[in-house]
Amino acid sequence: MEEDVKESASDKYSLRGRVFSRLREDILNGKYDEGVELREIAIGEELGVSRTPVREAFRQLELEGLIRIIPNKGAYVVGISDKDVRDIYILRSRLEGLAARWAVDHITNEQLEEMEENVYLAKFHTEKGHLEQMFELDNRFHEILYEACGSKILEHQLKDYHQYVLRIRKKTLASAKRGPQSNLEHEAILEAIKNKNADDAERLANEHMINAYRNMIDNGLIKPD
Amino acid sequence: MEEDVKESASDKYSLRGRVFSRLREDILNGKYDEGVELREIAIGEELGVSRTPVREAFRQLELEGLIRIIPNKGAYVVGISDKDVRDIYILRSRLEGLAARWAVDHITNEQLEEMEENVYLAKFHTEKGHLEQMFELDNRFHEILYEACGSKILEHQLKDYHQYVLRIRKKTLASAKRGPQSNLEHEAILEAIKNKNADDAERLANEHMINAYRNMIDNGLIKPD
DNA sequence: GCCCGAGGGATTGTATACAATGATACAAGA
DNA sequence: TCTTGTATCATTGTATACAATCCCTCGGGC
Repeated sequence: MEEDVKESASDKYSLRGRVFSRLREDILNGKYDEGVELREIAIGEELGVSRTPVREAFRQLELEGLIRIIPNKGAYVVGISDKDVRDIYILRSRLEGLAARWAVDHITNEQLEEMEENVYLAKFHTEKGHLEQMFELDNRFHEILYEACGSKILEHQLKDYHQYVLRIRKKTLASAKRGPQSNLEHEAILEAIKNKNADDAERLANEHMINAYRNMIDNGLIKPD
Repeated sequence: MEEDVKESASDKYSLRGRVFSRLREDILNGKYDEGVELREIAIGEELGVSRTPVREAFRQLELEGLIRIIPNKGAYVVGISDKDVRDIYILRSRLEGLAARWAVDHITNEQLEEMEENVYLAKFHTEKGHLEQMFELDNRFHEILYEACGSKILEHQLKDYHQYVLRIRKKTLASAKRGPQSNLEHEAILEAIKNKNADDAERLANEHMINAYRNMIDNGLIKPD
C-alpha cells in the first residue's frame, strides 16, 4: 500500500525522484525518529546511489518541512508535533469546506462516478474490517475532492496537509471505530455535491474534518491543546 | 530593497543559497517571463558557480512552484495566472484572519513593538511617496503577523502565499493610491491585537485581504473571475 | 582540575567528468 | 512533398574528486 499519495512533479523514475519518494515515505511512516541525522553517504549506499541525487532530494525534503538542514552540519528529521497536527486540522477544516463548495461547480462526471464508487466500496470494506483498503479509499475520497475543486492552488495545499498527517491518520483508522461514521459523512458530502448544494457541501466537509479531529483526540492519538 | 522577503532555512551564504534566492527574486521580479527555459550552465556562468548548486536550487524552486522541471529536458519558469492570484487571495482571506486571531494570544513584546514601529514608519514613507520603503514595510507587517500567530504551519503557509503574489503586489502598491488606506487597516489590526480583541483582529485582517484583492481588480491588475 | 588550542577524522559544499537522454538537421526513399 | 531514420549536438542525470567546515579529542599551560 505504499504508493505515493501525492505524486510529485519530479520524475518518478529518476534516482533523485526515487530517493525523494522513499525518504518521504520512510519519514512519514516513522522509520526515522524525530531528530535523527540523515547522512548523505549512508542514505546513498542504502539506496545504491551516489550523494548527488541524495543531496537534491534533501533540498526538496527540507522545503516540505520534513527535514531540517543545518549548513555544513547535517540533515535532521523534523517530527510532527501534536501541535502541528492540531494546526493542520484547523486549517483543513477551513479549507476543506471551500474545496467542497468549489467542487459543486467544477466536478467532472468521471470524478463524480469515482466518488460514488469510492463510497460504495468503502461500505463493503468497512463491514469486512479491511483496514488497509479503508485507509486507501478514505485517502482517495479526499483526493478526488481536492482534484475536483478546480483550483490548482487549493488542491496542492490540501494534498500537502493530507500527506503531512498521514502517519497519524493511519493510526486513527486502525484504532477507532470511526469507519462507519466517516463513510456516512462522505456519502452526505457526495450527495450535497450531486445536488449542487454548495452550502451543504461546505458545511458537511467542514464538520467532517472537525469530527475526524475530535476522534483523534478522543482516542488519545494526539493531546488536546 | 532586494533582501529576502522570506528567509529560507538554508544557508544564506552558501552558493546554492545565493543561487536560490537570486533566481527566485529574478522570477518574481519578472526578469524571466513565463515559459522561459533556464539552463543550468547558463545560470551557473551568470552567477559564477558550477552546475551543482544551480541544480539544487532548481529542485527547491520547483517545489515552490516557481519553475517546472521536465525530466531530461529542462526547467521552465511557471507563470502566475490571474486565477492563481484570485485563489490565493481567497485562501489568504480565510487564513490571514486566523493568523490575526491567534496572534492576539501569542504575539511577543518585541513583535508588538516592531509592528508599532512599522505602522509609524509606513505613515512617514507613504506621505513622502517612497514606494520601495512602503512595499518593504507592508511585506514586513504581514510577516510579523505570521510570525506572531504561534503556528509554524500557518506561518509557513501564509509566507508562501505572500511570496507567491509578490510580483503582482509590487504593481499594486506602485500603481494605486491604496497606501494610506492600507496603512489605516494595518493600524486597526494592530490596535485590535493590542487590545486582545480576537474577533476584531480576525475580522479586520480578513477585510484587509479582501480590500487588497478588490483594489487589484479595480486597478485592472488582474481580471475578475 | 580546568581552560584553551592544535590536529585529525568525518561530513558537507562545490566542481568536474562521464553517461544518458532528448532535440535537431538532413538525407534517403516512397 | 512528405515521411522516416540516423547522426550529431546540446542538455540534463549521476558519480566522483577535491575543498571547506565542523566536531571531537588530546595535550600543554595555568
